[in-house]
Amino acid sequence: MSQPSLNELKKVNVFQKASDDDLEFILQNSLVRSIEENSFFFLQGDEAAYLYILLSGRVKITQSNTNGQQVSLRIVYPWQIFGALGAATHKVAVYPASSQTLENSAALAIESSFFRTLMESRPYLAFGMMNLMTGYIQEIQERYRELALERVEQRVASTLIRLAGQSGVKSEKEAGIELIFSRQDVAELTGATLYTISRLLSDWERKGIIQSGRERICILKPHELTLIASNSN
Amino acid sequence: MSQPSLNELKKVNVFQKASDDDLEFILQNSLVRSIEENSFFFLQGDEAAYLYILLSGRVKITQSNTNGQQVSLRIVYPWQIFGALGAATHKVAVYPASSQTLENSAALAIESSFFRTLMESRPYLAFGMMNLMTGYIQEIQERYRELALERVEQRVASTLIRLAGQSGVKSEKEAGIELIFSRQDVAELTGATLYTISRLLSDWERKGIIQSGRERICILKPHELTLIASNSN
DNA sequence: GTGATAAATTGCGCTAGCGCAAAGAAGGAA
DNA sequence: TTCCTTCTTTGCGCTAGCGCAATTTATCAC
Repeated sequence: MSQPSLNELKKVNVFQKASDDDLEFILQNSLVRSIEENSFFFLQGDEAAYLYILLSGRVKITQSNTNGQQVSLRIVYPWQIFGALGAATHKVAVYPASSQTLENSAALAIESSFFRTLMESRPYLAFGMMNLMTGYIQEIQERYRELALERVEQRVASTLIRLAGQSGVKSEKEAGIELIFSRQDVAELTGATLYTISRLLSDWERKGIIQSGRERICILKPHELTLIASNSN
Repeated sequence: MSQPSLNELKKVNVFQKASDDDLEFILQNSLVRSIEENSFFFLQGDEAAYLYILLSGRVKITQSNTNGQQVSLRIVYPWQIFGALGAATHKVAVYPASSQTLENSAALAIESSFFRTLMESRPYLAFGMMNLMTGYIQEIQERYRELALERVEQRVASTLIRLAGQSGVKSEKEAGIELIFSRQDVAELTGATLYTISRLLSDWERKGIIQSGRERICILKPHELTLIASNSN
């Protein structure tokens, strides 16, 4: 995959107020990396030398414990930034999580130190980054609360709703919102097991709330999910 | 409580590189709020008009669900900033969490809009904020992973270790690290129930790992806790 | 089409941790 | 000292969800 155009780069939230000169400058200090499904842009613990902008494909940001079990922190879609924490701090940093592709993907890799330097003279960039981090903190805080207080059913419901909002494509035939995720993916996103997710989705399918297949969940009745997600008790 | 001195303000990480003029300017646009134990500086959902610097006391940042159950996101100690997310973004924002005092406390309240404006011409402030947010993201991500993957025992152990690092005071007589938290506080910090925490602490006390009392936990064998926290199993 | 591989389903037993209830400390106020 | 409030402990029963194992289904390469 080739370098993105300046106009494409403006789809990146943080770059919305960037001048063409700035974008050009950024492009000159970056490179495109294409990797295939299930491989990693970076691993938890690697030195955070680059920040990435996803150009195509899908990436999950995961964190593992010493046992090898893992959770997904979030899903990255094209024109979103990931691996940026290292650019925000002056210390030498390592990535606190890994980034694994869910499909063949390409990303623009920008040197962290370059970006950090650029931010010093470009307040709009620093504010963009703070904006990004703010949203991210809010999302993970909310998920943390859910994980601590809600049952699997509710967590899965609100995860599906969130995923639908982020990526959902109206399915042509089904008149539903189609999500491309395996049961394992959903398990990692909700803090549950593959088995529990499978049982739950089967149940919802029987009730006509969703329609599902291999690595595919089609939401037929979003409203029902909203109800389940907010079910007090 | 009266306004802090400039030297005191330099204990705030974000202000480390601030000039005396800047600090003076900040003080002029801020006010001191003193409130007693168990009351709130702000509530989840309030308009985020101020960011705070804790001057004395202790504050827990909590999030509640519609049922009224709550989790603690973190504990704030003097010279730490809280309620700052509203200052980082240009949108009108609301606090995503509440801030409740664990003791009688005082905090310096700085207008969010003032601080945001100041950041535009003071890169060191923006970088300080990004630094803060980065550390915060890393901590909550780690806790999220723990909550999803580890058992209560391990979560409590690593929570106590973390609290000890943040606040711990070498207890005179006991030759241990003393933490001032109720069972309920620990429960909210670990995503467990009061009952489970009580049982667990009783157990640890029998084993001589801790020594505990009313709203008080004294860590006698930190190393044992570290072992429990990292128990692969 | 056929075989191989990966994903999903489902039965089954188990247990970590919840949550009620009731009783027992530990302060604090007056 | 005594009362009152708040925090803590502990017994007990229960269940949500885990996790193994075995089977079924879908997809892909050839």
